[in-house]
Amino acid sequence: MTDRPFHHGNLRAVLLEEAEAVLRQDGVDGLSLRDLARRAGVSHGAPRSHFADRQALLDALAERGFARLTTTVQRALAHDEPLRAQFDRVAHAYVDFAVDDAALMELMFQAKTAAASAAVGEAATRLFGTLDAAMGPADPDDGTGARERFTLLFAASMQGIAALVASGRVPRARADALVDDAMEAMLTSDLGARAVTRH
Amino acid sequence: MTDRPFHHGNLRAVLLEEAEAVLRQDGVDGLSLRDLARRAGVSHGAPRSHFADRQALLDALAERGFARLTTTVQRALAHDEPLRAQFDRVAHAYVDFAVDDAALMELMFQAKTAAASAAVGEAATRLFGTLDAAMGPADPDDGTGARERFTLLFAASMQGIAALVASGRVPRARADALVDDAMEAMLTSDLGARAVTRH
DNA sequence: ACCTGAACACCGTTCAAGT
DNA sequence: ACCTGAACACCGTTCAAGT
Repeated sequence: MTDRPFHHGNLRAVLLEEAEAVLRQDGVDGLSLRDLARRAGVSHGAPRSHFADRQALLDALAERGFARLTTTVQRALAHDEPLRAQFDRVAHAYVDFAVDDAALMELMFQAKTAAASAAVGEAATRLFGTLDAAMGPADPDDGTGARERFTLLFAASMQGIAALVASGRVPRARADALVDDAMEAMLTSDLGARAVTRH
Repeated sequence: MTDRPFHHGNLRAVLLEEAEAVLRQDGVDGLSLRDLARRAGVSHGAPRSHFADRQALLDALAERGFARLTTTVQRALAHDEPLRAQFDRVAHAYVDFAVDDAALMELMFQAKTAAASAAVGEAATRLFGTLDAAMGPADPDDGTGARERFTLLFAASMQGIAALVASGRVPRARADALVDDAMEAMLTSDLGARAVTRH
């Protein structure tokens, strides 16, 4: 009791870590500032020094989520493999992330969060940029925006598969096959051929 | 004040309608049983007679959402058009629904809701069944489950596009083109050719 | 069967005060 | 700069009581 210093020194980081654990277990509804303060052993007003309100904490969680997903995707791209294998790897990593951290993923792609925080928006942009880079250098002669359209299509497909699986509407066992079907359709399409310049 | 009958007579329906309006304006977080009771002019305990708890109301909203989306899709299919035009129509209707009622859509595809209510699950199954029927009679000789896989791919694509647009990560103006790209890729794929038997 | 109203525990947020 | 603790308004849920 008395040996705890007045200044926690680490409170912000501890709150975020505890919040991520709670998020995984009980979802966003289970997330309470007062409960987090209790877990960290500080008074209920203490979090206010690090997060203006509950939404600010949620924004910070979403931002960290985008950062973590981005490094996950980057790691998946770091393997020296044929292009198709890399796409598959990225797609599966993306879906796994979304299923394992479903509540966090919801937070990341909520209209409310998107509108509120610029930092979250930038973190999201970095993720999409990473996906874009996976396709190799852009073809400057293409006037149809094939590259950008393909990135969106890729992101949308994974997002949709992740949503259906995370929500339980599609069994997790079918996720991998669904990802493969989506990759096959996208990569063999005209748009895919025009967008992907790396071979 | 005194001319209001003791039995509201219509309370359940009124609560649901008010809830849908609040959902559209303020999202799930703005939804409070006490506030709904106030809007309906009843005491704060009254909703309990119709919904066991807050989650039960949310489940009922999700169920109604699936029902409404199903009829929307059915209406889109009722036009006498070439197959491709029908698919486009369904896809755009689906995405429009998801964008206009983003908060409701989140409710419909939340892990929590899916686990909780069987009625919601059945409503979701009816929606997927409607999508399936749009493809014409299934080919009994196909042993790869192409039909079911295509339905999932179709649903996942629309779900993903809707999620990206509703969250604001993709501007709404790009939604239509994105839907077209997705339709084109899916329908021209091998899987699409095997799954769709109606011509 | 449906609704009222008091009661309880919990929460987010504010703010003066402490270190 | 960071944290405490009281205060306030709000909420979900429970439940005895009324009609």
